[in-house]
Amino acid sequence: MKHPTPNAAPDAAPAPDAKSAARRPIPPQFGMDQALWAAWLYYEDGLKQDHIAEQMGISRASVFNLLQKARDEGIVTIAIDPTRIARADLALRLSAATGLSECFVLPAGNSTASLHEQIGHLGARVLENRLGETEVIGVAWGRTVMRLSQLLTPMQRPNVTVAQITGSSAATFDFSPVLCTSNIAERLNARCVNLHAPGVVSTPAVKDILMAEPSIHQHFDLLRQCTMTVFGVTHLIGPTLLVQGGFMSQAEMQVYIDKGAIGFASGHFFDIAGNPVRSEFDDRHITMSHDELLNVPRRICVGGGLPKVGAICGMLRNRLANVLVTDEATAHAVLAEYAKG
Amino acid sequence: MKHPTPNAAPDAAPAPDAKSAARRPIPPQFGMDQALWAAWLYYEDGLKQDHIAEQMGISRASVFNLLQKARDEGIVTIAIDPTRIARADLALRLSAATGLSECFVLPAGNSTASLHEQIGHLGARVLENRLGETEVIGVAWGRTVMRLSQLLTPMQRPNVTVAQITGSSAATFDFSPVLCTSNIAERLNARCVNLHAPGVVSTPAVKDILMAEPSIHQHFDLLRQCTMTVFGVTHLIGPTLLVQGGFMSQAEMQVYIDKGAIGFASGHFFDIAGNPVRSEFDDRHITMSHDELLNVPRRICVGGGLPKVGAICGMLRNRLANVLVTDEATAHAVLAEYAKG
DNA sequence: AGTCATCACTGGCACATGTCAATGACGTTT
DNA sequence: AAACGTCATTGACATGTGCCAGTGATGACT
Repeated sequence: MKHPTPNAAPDAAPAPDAKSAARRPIPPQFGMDQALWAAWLYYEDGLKQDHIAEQMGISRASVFNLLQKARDEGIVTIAIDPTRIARADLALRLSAATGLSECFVLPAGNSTASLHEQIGHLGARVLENRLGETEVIGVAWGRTVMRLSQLLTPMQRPNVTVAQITGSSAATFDFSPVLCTSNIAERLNARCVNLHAPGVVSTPAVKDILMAEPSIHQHFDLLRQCTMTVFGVTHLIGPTLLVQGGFMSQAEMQVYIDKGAIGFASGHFFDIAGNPVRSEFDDRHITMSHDELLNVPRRICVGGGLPKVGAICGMLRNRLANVLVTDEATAHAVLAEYAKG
Repeated sequence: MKHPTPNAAPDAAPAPDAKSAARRPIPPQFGMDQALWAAWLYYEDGLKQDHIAEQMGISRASVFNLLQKARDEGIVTIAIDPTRIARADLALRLSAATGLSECFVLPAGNSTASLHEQIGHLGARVLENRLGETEVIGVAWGRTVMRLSQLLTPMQRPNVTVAQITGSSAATFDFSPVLCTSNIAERLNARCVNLHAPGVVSTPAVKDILMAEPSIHQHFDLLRQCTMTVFGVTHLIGPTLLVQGGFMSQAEMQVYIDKGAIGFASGHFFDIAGNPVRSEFDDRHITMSHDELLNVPRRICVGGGLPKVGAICGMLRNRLANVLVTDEATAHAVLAEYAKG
């Protein structure tokens, strides 16, 4: 009889309601969200939920719900300064050895969550922290990137553009380029620009035709303005997702492997020494070019797991990333690999 | 026998310590601050303090202490998105009426804290949120600015410069220009540039000489690069702090009042219509010029209280501020004043 | 060497918070 | 118009947190 929004019209407003004692002595009509008010009183004024409930004329449980809503919606942000994590000496040593400009290493907690989950989590924090008012973010795809997108704190970034780096795969991943991109844009309340083209086409000629298409061409113009890219990294050993997911055939993959490729990231293959590995597949793959990628100032790679160590080393030597988010075990292994040669 | 830092050398390391059950199964040696680790597990992984204590091999109370340290030191930041507060319709209407680019209105809680305290608090949040990696912040002085400086969250901003807008007053305020400036710089871990000159000198000639002095000249060159200014606002009615604090004499003040001045902010007087009010005092006052101030992109004024309403209106019309942080009652009053004429 | 001050850590209690099933209002369907 | 589903809200209970005084270790001073 008091709560259902401040439109107190229905119940005779001036009615000297029985136990009205402390009932909304200040019917706030705050013009602002109740959750915001509660959050302010709780987090900034340090009041207890009891007091807030009393002041707002609602139950304490409702205050709790409002606070939770405030956290969920990003009205209140609880953030750990990721630069502190980078400072951890492991990260520092890794940066020094590889030439990364920044490196974030996940503490080796006993967390039960999957590695993708955990690295995506840390990656989300890093992305948020590195995010300016105005950005153009190029997004590739992958399981970790997908988790990252889901773990971003909702925020208002109307001047940020999130663009898809690579064509939409025909395959049905649950972490497709389209999903990764739109998820991130949604969380940031940013402009979402999908690439309305297949990821791989049948002949180079088709690629040429598509690339000449104004709408596609325009998209790649946008990509050249990227201020950051976000992507995962894949190794090629065993039954990889690239083949399993239907992104490419085993035969196509084998060509790269035969040429010495060890990994794949943001649309390009490379060997363990960091040299690009190319094949005719590249001429049919619709994605941002290698040179263009290297022109992006901040290139964030999220990924870890021991099988990926070789791929990560190759990618780092290839310079595709200058920011790496990974886990402790992988960081150690990469460091060892670099020490080796 | 376990806690005093991880240099576990003293107690025979391999000793099969009696109740060693869960004793630091992972003596982390994290290379990183324990507080950081605890904060990560608590705020990001959502573990309970009990679990964390177990994992880290310390008592729960210590975990609590670590978390508090993490909050105190700014490792963990809990922030309310101030843009939401700006969105509150009162703030919106005020922005629309006055031409402010942003406006933040303090919720009218029943807080017992002083108005300076509360507005300083909100101002601190606004400043933090608007702070880029690289800034030059010009700081004036006042009680509210002082509170703001004390309520800033500690953070690392090595590329920020905090510069004093106005000469150091001979008077002994507990909120002098020097203190306001150095406090803010300290909190931000930014470069602090004080103005080593008196605020008011005896004759215009002395001012001219000082202004020609290389070190002073250089300071004003720096001030011209300000990306934001932070200041309070004073009314001139009754025994004002300007006179009481010994900043200027009652006679000097009276000249301004006789000319119609109603307020004073960031070193300049103005009337209720927003016209600058000048006197010979200005020629002896060592401070950033009015024109230079108006060239600063973001000009944040913190202040409220009904006696200041006239002064705030004048200041807004004078354009000295384009961002205002105030309380609800004052906001209403200012809005009413604008509606009037 | 002995004494004292300081500091970090902890046990345990009082209190604050998180959770959940029950409640009642409202809108929708038959 | 009655029956139903949905949703926000709540009271009461189970946990988790905040705090303080007590303890032992360390280092400084006499």
